[in-house]
Amino acid sequence: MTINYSLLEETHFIEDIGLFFEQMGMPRMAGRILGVLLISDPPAQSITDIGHRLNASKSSISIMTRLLTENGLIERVASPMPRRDYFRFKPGGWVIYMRQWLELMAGLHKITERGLALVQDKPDAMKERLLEAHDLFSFLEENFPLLLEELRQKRVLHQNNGK
Amino acid sequence: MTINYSLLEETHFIEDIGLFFEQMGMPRMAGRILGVLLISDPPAQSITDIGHRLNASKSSISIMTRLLTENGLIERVASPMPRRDYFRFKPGGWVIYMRQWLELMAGLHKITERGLALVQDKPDAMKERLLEAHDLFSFLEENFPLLLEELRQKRVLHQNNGK
DNA sequence: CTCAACGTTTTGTAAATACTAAACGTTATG
DNA sequence: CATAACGTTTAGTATTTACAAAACGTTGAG
Repeated sequence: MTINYSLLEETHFIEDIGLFFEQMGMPRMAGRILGVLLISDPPAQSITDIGHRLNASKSSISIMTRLLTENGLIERVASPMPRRDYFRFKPGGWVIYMRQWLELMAGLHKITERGLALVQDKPDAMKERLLEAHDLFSFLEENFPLLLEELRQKRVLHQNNGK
Repeated sequence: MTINYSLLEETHFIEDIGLFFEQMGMPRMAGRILGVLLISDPPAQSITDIGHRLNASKSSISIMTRLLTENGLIERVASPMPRRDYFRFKPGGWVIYMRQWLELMAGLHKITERGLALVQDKPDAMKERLLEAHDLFSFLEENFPLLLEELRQKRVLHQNNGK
């Protein structure tokens, strides 16, 4: 009996993406699905396909593809076969994901402002704690998008050079 | 009967930090503790103090302060009273927290390299998905620390001006 | 028209999680 | 020396969560 080593390595890769997602506080299965869609050939796979690849139930896949879609990491694509929904990794997905993360952080920036209002009559030393968060997150809110834009331009350039 | 409005607002603030933590995938109680330590007067509070403020059990506080300490957001400080452990928000805590977040992202960058090895024989179009993650996260790994340093210098400058 | 293949939704369940309560060890105080 | 205050650890519990199985609705093929 022969062992398909690359299949093993694929599974390992898929599981690692799953573990990464778990660390980020989301369901491991969502990460596994993304893992499949990052290396699948062809890139677009149906829910049934993914379920077979992962030995997971259709219901899980259905729910988690919805979650991934909301997060902007995957998208539905027109199906070559009728009566099937295909999903693929969404180009630019990670950037969208980062932007959502940034929004979460920006939320904290608002909360710290309310905190500062609570300690407004106290000495500056008491405000420093909150200012630290406030300054960091408003700085990120302002500069992180620039960083992403910088990356985008760098990639466009690189792609053109590759031609 | 009079109502202590600022206490209500404090509780609201504390709970919002808790909810933020929950969204980040960590226990809400940890966020509530941080919330207390962001507005408490004095900044350093004992486990018992925090427990009273939150109507929460000492065991929770004990475990969650450990978690927050590991995350670099709070720290033990020398106790004025004997036989008590005091905690306070750790100066620079959010930056430490960001750095840990970045390490997590950098981990993904390694995983995608393994993914690229799996599709090395396939056309470039199949690699683009993985390259997108790879490029983004190695870019972040390289440039995010610079962003944090930029902020640090800006804050130092601002502090000096304030004097 | 019937059946089969899909994806979705609902229901059920096992495991993980976030807490509390109780037991414990340590040390300062009376 | 005894007791009380404190933090830690362990044990217990209730809720949440991540999944699977089953029921359901839809649509295309025969």
